[in-house]
Amino acid sequence: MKAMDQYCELFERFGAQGWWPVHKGKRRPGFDPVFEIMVGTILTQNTSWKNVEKAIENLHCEQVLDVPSMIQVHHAKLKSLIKPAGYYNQKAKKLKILAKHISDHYNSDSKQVAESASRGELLNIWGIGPETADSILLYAGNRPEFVIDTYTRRLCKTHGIEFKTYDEYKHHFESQLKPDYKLFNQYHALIVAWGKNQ
DNA sequence: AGCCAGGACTGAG
DNA sequence: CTCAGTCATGGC
Repeated sequence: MKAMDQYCELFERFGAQGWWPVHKGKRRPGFDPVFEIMVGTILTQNTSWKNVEKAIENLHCEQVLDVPSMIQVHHAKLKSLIKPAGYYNQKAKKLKILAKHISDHYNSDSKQVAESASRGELLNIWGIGPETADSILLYAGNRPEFVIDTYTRRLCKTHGIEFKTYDEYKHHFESQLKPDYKLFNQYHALIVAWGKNQ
């Protein structure tokens, strides 16, 4: 089955999904919408989005959703704020490391990272694997990197398609589609919608 | 009452 | 390099 046909079929069933970037009525001084997306991609690792929303809301209330604040906030406090998202020991560490990287190499300009960092650079940051790297590039940077997750593999399998590595799945989709970040954005979200519907 | 969610790292072998 | 074990909360 051709990828574009599958996309149309999924869109017909589930409609537009409204993933990132969306920020309605959340503007505080110093709020960094691009950094919030990056934070979301880490918090949602193997975790339901509903739990992540609670954690992000906590970070909003304490105004920790920008790079300098993330660096300054006490480690223990950060853990307590993100606790609803689970794995809070690991994830607090990941958020700190990511913020420090953006501070050290991009003068705390998260937008600059999302728009110009290479995939390999992100993969070298502790806590960022292939799916999180692609999610950051696609959803925070509006760059056409196709995101693969467990649902994607499951969906492929139902069509008799199976690969071994993440990059093979990624190539399977990217080789069939024009590099359109809006398309990749919707497609991945639609695959997740399909997965939840199973 | 389990099972699993919008994964990634670590340590064996 | 492959792969089980580990991390942790909340919803269903």
